[in-house]
Amino acid sequence: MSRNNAGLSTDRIITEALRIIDGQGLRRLTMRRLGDALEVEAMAIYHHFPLGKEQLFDAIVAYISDVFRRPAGEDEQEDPPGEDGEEAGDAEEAPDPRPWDERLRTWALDYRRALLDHAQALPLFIHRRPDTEAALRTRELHYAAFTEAGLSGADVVQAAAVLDSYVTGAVIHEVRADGLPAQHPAVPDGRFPHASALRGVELDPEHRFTRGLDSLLDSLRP
Amino acid sequence: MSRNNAGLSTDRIITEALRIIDGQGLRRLTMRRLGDALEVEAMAIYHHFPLGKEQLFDAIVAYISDVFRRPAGEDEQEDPPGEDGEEAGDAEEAPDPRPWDERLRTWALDYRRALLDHAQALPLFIHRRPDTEAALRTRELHYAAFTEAGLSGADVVQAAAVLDSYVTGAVIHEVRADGLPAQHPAVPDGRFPHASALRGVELDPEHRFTRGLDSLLDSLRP
DNA sequence: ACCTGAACACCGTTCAAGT
DNA sequence: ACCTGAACACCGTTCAAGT
Repeated sequence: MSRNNAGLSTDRIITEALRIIDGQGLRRLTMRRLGDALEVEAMAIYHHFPLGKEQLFDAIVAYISDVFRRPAGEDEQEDPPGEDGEEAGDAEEAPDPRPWDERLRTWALDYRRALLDHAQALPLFIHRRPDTEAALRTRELHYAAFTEAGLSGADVVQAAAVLDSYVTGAVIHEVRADGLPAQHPAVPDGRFPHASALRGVELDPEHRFTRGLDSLLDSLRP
Repeated sequence: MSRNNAGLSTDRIITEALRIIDGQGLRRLTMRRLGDALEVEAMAIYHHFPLGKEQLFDAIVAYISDVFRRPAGEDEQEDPPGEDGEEAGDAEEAPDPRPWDERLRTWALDYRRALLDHAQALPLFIHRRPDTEAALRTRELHYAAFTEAGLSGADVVQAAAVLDSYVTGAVIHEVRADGLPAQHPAVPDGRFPHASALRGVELDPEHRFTRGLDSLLDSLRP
């Protein structure tokens, strides 16, 4: 009856936790419910995340942020740093041949999609540092692109910060507009002539996003 | 001993809740602790926020978002809608005579400051609609400014969305960079030449913010 | 190594009761 | 109207124990 190896793994725990978050909301992710979903006692999770829920949250943010995740099935283990730079089967990453702005556009759309797909997890991002390896790959992509664009030094860092800010902010702007209105939403009246006149003007969110992105990339050119 | 009027008010509750959030973090704001801080039983709070903690969170977000809050002491009561448009003492708002871009710059800096001052409360913003009266005032300010800049129709709405996205995102970018690093932060190595080369390049956050803001406002001009 | 079961110190919220 | 006190159904996490 009582199995003592339920095939639990950090990956399975993260995936299941994310399913609960996406389906029921962040507040309904509890260790006990997660245990139920994994068909395991809640306390079993602590064997894989000894630091508890906070560590699980860290892993969830890292998981979502890893937009360029390799397909499931590959090993997630960190391999010990070897003298030789290459591991067998660890294929050399083919450099993206497209111009810098197209690469950034693709990244922005992919990242936006990843955040929107897990919008319920967004509150977890705010107070977690982006110092995972996935974040590092993103930074490298940004810096390489803006360097190719003709920027250098602090201007590159600045441009990357603006781009990242825009994408994050645009997703939040989009998410905040969804959801059910407050019990007594304020409605524009005569005191707010511009807001009244433009009430109901709505653009397709993705179109709005890419338009804003384009004008922003233009402004970041040297 | 047992008083039955402790002078509780929504404003006092919100202020005290915010003090706990700012000082100890969002997760440590509990009804019981908040009751203690107010020198009242936790259940007394429910008399002022019948819908419980979620309603309190709504009020906290509205409070922080109200950057142009009138000084404390004035009545917060909603007065019944009167036939006459003006109340005695409800001074007509003097229109800001400065050009549109300066008005937007001031707004952006004020809003950034308000968010940074209560960074611990930021997770509460993500899933709450900006349909308070304070949000409406902000929208009016944005729309009026971008109209004055020469935009019209959907372009105005688009520009306001981009501006709001940037400010929110920039604050989050700034907040995420603070805080203590993860237990095993990823460090750029040979695989990330640009990230390695630009490591340690840091700009003053406010300067970075205004620089990004300026280039963004430039790009939003017609 | 991996999981269970009981226990502890908390939570948010309801409800009847006090003044 | 405004607040209290007890109670209920949960939480996260610990610890010793099982296999």
